[in-house]
Amino acid sequence: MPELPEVETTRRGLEPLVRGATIGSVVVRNRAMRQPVPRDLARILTGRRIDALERRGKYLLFRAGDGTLIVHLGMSGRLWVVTPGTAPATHDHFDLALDNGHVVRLRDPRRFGLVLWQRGDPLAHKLLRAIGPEPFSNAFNAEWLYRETRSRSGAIKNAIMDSHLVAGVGNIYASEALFRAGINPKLPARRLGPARCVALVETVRATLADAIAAGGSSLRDYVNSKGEAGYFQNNFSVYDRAGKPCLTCGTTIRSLVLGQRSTFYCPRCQAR
DNA sequence: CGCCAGGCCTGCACGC
DNA sequence: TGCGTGCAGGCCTGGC
Repeated sequence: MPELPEVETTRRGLEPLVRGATIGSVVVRNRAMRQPVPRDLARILTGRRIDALERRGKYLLFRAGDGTLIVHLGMSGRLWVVTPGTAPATHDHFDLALDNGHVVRLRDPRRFGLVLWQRGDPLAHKLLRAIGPEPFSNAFNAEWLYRETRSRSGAIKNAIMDSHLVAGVGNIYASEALFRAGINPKLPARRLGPARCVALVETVRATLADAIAAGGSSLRDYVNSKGEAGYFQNNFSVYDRAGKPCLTCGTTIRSLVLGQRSTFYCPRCQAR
């Protein structure tokens, strides 16, 4: 469910509740995530202080002394805070009980998410090492996008969803950013000129920033760390709007499949 | 019942 | 040969 804005919304909600707290106990109810949850995670975490909650791409990083608890929410994950004693529901796989009275709980029905422990620098972990620039960093710029797309014959939408090119852009925001830039999602990436690279960097950032400001998008049951729904889904220009009129020109929004993912665009505003 | 869903890794085929 | 790229498959459950 979560793309970068939803993960960032979660991080911002949780950070003040967990920073500086000490982990009192850990409950793992189901270790079978995308990778198995480490068997000795409770032993490792208990008694540790959470120094900071950071984000890299769609990964949440609980910095704790000489290591980091890495959490990825996959397709259906949600991380929020409950009060001690709150009965776990089905798919509540993981709890972190803090000494400040908060219990951080992970729910992930599809279990495409991850819970990992990394000693030392978390960015050295194999899964994080290869991730491309953060979309709001200077490293993600038009020159980078231009260079990185020269050898790619595949669709531009697939390119910007590649976490090695830019971190955090998922299926929804890829369609939205391309709409804002007036770029057809099927356009071969290598055919994107310098000017359109400038435009796309700008709209990727603006789309993600607007979604974060709205508290993320609430598709299905996505809620933030306080259980509140985001409302960016009300601001979608094209995502999930096939058959409806383009809000800019009135042309019927179309959908197609690119890279096995549903894609939405306006055939007039994004003619090429 | 079948189909679809917000992620992303792996393995394979292919071309330079 | 080695590397980058492109694609399919797989991991799971829930909702329509």
